[in-house]
Amino acid sequence: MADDYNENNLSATGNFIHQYIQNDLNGDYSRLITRFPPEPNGYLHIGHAKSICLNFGLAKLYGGKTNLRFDDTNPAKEDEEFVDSIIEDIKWLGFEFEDRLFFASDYFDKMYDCAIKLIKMGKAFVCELTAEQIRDYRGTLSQPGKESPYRNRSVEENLDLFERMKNGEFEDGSKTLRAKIDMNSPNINMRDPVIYRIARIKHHRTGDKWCIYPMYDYAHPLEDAFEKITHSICTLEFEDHRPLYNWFIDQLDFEVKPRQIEFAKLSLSNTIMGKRYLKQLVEKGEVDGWDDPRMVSVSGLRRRGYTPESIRKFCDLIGVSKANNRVDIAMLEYCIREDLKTKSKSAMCVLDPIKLVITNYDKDEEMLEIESDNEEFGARTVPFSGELYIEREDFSDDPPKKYTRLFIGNEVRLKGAYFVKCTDVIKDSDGNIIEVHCTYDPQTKSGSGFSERKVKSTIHWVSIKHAQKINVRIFDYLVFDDKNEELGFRKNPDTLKTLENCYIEPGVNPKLEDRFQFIRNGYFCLDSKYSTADNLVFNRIVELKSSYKLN
RNA sequence: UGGGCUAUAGCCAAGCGGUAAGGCACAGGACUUUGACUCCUGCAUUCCGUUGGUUCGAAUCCAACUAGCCCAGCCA
Repeated sequence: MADDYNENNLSATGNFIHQYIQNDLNGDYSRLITRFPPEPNGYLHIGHAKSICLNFGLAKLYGGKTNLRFDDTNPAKEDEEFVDSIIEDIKWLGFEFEDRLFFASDYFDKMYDCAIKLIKMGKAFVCELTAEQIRDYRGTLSQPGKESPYRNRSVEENLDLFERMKNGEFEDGSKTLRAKIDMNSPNINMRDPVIYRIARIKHHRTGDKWCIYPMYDYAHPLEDAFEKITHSICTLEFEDHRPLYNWFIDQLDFEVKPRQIEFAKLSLSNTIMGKRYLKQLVEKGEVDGWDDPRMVSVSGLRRRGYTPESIRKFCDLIGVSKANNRVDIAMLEYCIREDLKTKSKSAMCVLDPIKLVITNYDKDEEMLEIESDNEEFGARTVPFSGELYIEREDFSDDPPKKYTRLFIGNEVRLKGAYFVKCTDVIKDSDGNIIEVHCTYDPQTKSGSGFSERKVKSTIHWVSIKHAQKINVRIFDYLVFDDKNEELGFRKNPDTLKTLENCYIEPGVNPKLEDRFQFIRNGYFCLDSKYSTADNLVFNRIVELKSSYKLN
């Protein structure tokens, strides 16, 4: 086992999986093959990322391999757009599948052959019950089912009928191929499950070649066996399917018998996560697309400014178990904060400007060297002048008790510049603050070593003459309207707020991937979808730690 | 009312018969050219879902309960 693998330290959790792997493989870990098998019917979200990190992480840890396999057995829901996006997202997350890219649809012929084999063994039959009848015959959770009248056809008849199903002689839905197992099983999945249905739907890869398509329960174990997957890791709701999974593997007698292992899927507090719901939001036009930064889709998180490292770190942190969970979204935010604090440049940006006039400043302007908060980025030069914008909340007309920022008579430091003392405030006829006046003390220049007196606060600023005007978009994760969960989603304008009167220090030159810490305002990322040369739009990735509250 | 699974702090989660790791969140303190960052401290004083039992010893083993999740698609 590779012990240099420390980024995703999976050995700390998910021990039940490690135990299976270690017992099954008997030390020969290079045999380990896992797989990530999405159905291409939507974009990936953070929950898929958990599965991706688990499967690829395990293979990396043990020196095995991971296949990417599209489980495209139901053309009614699937589309090429989704396979492209899924591939892009997996690569972006930092995982490599090299040439191990597969499609369930590539196995349709082999699966068909296996079905013939089952029929010949007397383990499958063509059923003519309608969907409703099948449901009736299936029984209920507490009552056994009854056998289909078509269950005991001869092998020859079944072979003939199945071939004619394949050849398109029967209408959609008129017949199915079913496994012959046990209608009395307490496990409903074992009550003669349908394994092929007739559906004349064009498949995004096989076109019109097939009019019968295999069902998941049949297809999945075969796909795993064909690829010699050793450990097929899926979510908890498939636990009941495991006996059926094993049944197909045993009947068809594959050389490598994959083991299905289940774990609890991710659930996140305070946001919408299910693919089904995200899809609905996209289709209803409630959001900007699959990459809307308010959503926890991988592409949404990417556009919001999350890094792949932060998502991997998150998947690491939350662990893997079989207990239903609801992870606090604060954990996700912690991960991106943690990652960005070492990677992002800082810049002063005033989101809600108010004018500050330094009445005794007699120069036109000067250039100041400002050390970056993150010393790796060194110092930058920022223009300073007698007319600045400061954050509206950094001045108080009526300061509350512990207020240490600007109010008449109080002195603060302008970050990287001078001490200023507030002398006056100008209001319009309605009493709105128009500008704040102050004087500065030249000997307090930053870096001068001045230490005769101290101030309690430092505030950020930009020079009005030099600042760049930008738009800033502030998001919340989309949340359910609790009262209205059935009908859809809260269309809450608060989840997206655009501030159009923000000013950032000049010299900040956001390129596509650039992420900044706007001093005291959190971490931001340029939204390349909406930014142009003269209209810079920043998305707020995450706020500073919640305990960082001013007021 | 059938079957499967789960239960350790506000949230994740280790623990596998020897006396409750870690992280998030939170609280307090130190530091600070932004109340951030960083650093310290505190956070299940044998109620580890409950109740019994086995044992010198139980979160770990046994029994019975309780609660929650999943399953009756020709979805995956």
